[in-house]
Amino acid sequence: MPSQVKTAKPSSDAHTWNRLLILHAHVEGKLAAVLQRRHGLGLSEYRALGFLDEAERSELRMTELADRLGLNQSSVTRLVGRLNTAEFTYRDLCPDDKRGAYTVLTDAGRTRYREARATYDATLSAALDELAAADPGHATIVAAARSAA
Amino acid sequence: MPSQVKTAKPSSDAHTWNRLLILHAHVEGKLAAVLQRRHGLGLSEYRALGFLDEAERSELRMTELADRLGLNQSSVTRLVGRLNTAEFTYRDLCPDDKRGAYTVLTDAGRTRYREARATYDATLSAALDELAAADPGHATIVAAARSAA
DNA sequence: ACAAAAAGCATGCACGTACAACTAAAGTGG
DNA sequence: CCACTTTAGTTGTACGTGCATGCTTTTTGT
Repeated sequence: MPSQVKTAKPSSDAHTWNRLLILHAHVEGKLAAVLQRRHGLGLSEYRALGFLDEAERSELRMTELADRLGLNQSSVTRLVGRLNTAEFTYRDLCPDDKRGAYTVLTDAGRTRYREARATYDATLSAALDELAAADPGHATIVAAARSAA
Repeated sequence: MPSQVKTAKPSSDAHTWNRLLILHAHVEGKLAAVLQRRHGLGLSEYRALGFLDEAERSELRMTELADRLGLNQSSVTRLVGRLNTAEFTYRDLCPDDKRGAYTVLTDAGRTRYREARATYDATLSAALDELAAADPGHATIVAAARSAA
């Protein structure tokens, strides 16, 4: 008789999602801390540089960045503002679309990114290892995430 | 010859982690939107109510909440402040430890939580279904997350 | 028993993000 | 062509969170 007792438990999905949230918070926290401390980069800044590095001609439009980062457009305006101030990127106007603005990676930006990437990758896999070892519940998710390459 | 070409790709872990970030952002975004719109609850507030509902005597200490929510302790002070103002919880002092403070769920809080939970659970599984259907890469993670119950 | 260290919580402050409103430049239909 | 709608991006504002700090109470070590 699976009915409602005094304190109903959350659905199974919800319960597992909570686990993923903990995992997410833990890993992102470590990544953010180490990137900030060792390279002076925020998480979104690091990732923005990464997307720019991958992109053709090392440039992307605001909307592109917003989509890939999963951020609001206005957030990206300010994010790119910070990157420009740090001279990791510069702003380039679109010739064919006068509304548009490209954000272009500078050499300094690329260099900083590649320095940081080693740290990032190492920290990430270490954090995943650690979580997988600490809790079999996490291990399942971690394993799946890793095999989803 | 797998050496470094002009634009090196991020590690496999990093690449897959990006996927999980997209998944996370997407799901959390939907949950946050629907909870705010239909129940006037933020995501952390909802989850705090949930943990309180599960807890013995429907009360938890600040640190407990912080741990379970994956939030900073000072964030929880303010979070609980909001809950108290809304009268979903009230503050109760610890008899045996004069430093401690319990946050106790009120009937109104429990009611609001249980109303919201239906919405939350439905939205969550819908969002997971949608993502799994849209992209097999996500599907792998979603399936694992779900089986990790 | 007492000084020193640690734990629990609150407060000041700064930062990153979201939302809404706005400007400007394209696209679209009559 | 000209109004209308849509798209790209920026700015004002508010909110939630983290970090550093401070205060009180408990624990620890000698």
